[in-house]
Amino acid sequence: MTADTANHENASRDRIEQTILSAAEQVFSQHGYRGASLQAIADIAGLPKANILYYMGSKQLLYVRLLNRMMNRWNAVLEDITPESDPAKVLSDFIRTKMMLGQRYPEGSKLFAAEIMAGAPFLSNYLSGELKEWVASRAEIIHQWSQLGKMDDVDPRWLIFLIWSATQHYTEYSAQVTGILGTEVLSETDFESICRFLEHVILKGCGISASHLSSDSSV
Amino acid sequence: MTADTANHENASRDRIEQTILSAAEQVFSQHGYRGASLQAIADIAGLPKANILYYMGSKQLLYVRLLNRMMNRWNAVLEDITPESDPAKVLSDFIRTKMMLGQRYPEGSKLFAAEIMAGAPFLSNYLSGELKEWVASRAEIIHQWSQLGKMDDVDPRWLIFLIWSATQHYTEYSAQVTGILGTEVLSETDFESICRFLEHVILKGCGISASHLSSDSSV
DNA sequence: GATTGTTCTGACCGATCGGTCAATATTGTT
DNA sequence: AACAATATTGACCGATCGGTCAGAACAATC
Repeated sequence: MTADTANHENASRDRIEQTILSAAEQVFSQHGYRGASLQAIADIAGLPKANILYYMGSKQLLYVRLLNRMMNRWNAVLEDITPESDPAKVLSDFIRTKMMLGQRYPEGSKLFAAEIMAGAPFLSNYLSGELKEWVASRAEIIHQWSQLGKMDDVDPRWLIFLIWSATQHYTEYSAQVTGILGTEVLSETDFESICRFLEHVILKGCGISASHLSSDSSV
Repeated sequence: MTADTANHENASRDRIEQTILSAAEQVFSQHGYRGASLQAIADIAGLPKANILYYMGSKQLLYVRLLNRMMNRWNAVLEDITPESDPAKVLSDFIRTKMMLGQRYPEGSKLFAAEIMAGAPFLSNYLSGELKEWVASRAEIIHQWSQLGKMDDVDPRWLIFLIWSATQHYTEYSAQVTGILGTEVLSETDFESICRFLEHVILKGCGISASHLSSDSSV
């Protein structure tokens, strides 16, 4: 095998791997790591079970690969935040981005949630390492906002957790939400209504003036 | 077996059943229905596996029994709410009660969450029946509060979901929260700080005056 | 067309799954 | 003491689990 062989375009392999990853995301997100079976993944992917292992190596490797893929999707969030930023704009972007991520990758979000609920056996280092630093740096800037009088003096960590939880709810509890609303899926109208509600309550609740943003009465 | 034999006090049986239920709650909450094994439950309970089945009948019966037990614990919440109630008091009681329920029954809460994430196979009737009515009746009263000028005209359903999600977060994502905070468990101080933060943001965000409640600046 | 390397998969492995059952031990009643 | 009812559990069942492997099928190079 030459060096060229290693990184040459192999569209077929990529396509199959994506099929497997997609199928695995469905099964893992519904039943967690222990509850998922390679046979179920193979059935959804339309491949023999042995083929899953040929491409992914093992159940565990497949699982951590899914976790990493999901974590990369969250990297861009709240990247360019500074003490000079407008809290209203930053937080409402944060809320909308988080809502959209949940809508775009519902299985990935649930997969992550299941991992945390199981005690984060594969992610404990990430949580107390990278993610802890991520929160600490953002919390520091939010704290500066309050000292500059841009918002109330709330604990930034609780604020971050609030936005996380409030937005994640609509993907992880989608079965409960749709059951209560009496619809199959969340409509575009409901989605927009929820975004406006969360922006209204959280911004106003933190004493942030809505700046230039449209502040309808229909929240 | 006489009628008396059926309902006579059997403390031994009750004690064993509670041991099993408690062990099962741990395992199901961590790994979901599919991922939980009767052997793991038996090991934690300190009983042979066959004994679990003798008392509980089957894995499924044991599971639905746990679900029902958890649902009963939530029955008292927001019972005595009327259009004349004080929104500040009712909502802040709601927040605190919900936070305390999560602290008191962390395994039960996670069990419930896992069931919803799996698509609520055993609870779909409950969600679109009892719970839907529960939300509808409370939403109606909250709506009347807004019409009486007691609060902003927000969608009561989103408000209920917000309080649910924000409070549940600290039990279901406890591994993430403690990982980020760098502590083993949530301290009493943090717990109180979170309650005050949520009361502050949600009440203020909904345009509810804090009435008689203490409104510290240290939120 | 022969050779080589990669892809694919049916058959199989030991371990574990939920559940059954017969045999035994324990308890309650008279 | 004798009997009946209940409690307990090791042994076992077929099914499924994650994973291995030999060999068939396929593609690329010479």
